[in-house]
Amino acid sequence: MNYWLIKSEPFKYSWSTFVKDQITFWDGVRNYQARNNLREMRVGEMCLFYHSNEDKQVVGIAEIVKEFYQDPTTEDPNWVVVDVKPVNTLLKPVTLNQIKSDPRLNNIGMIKQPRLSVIKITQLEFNTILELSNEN
DNA sequence: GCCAACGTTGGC
DNA sequence: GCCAACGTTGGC
Repeated sequence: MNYWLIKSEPFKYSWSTFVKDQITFWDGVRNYQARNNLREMRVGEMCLFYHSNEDKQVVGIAEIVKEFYQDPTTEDPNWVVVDVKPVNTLLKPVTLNQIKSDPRLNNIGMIKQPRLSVIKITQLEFNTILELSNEN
């Protein structure tokens, strides 16, 4: 079982839009590493949903409901999407600062590779972020 | 196959 | 709005 962190710019596709939609395909990935991560995602695996740019915080939890298939927004067979649905809105969002300042999250992929939009994280990192969300 | 140039992303 | 980091492209 893998855990993931997916990033979106809130003005492009925000958590609240996602909650309204209930289900969406995660498109627009044009990076091979991120694409490879999409291909590894399995139904039932959990993702943290992170708002980049203005927000810079983890705002919710999503679940993979359909494994990768051809990106419907392009003919190029290199690119795939997965279907995700929202599971939970975090009581308190977890900010990038909190993530950076927690020693357990020193090695989280999103800090080492800030530009990657689909990142594999460990169960510990996943749980730690949920814990941070409850603590404040 | 290397590397410079360029584009994109995201934090500040 | 700037800039650093990084990925991609294209010329050699």
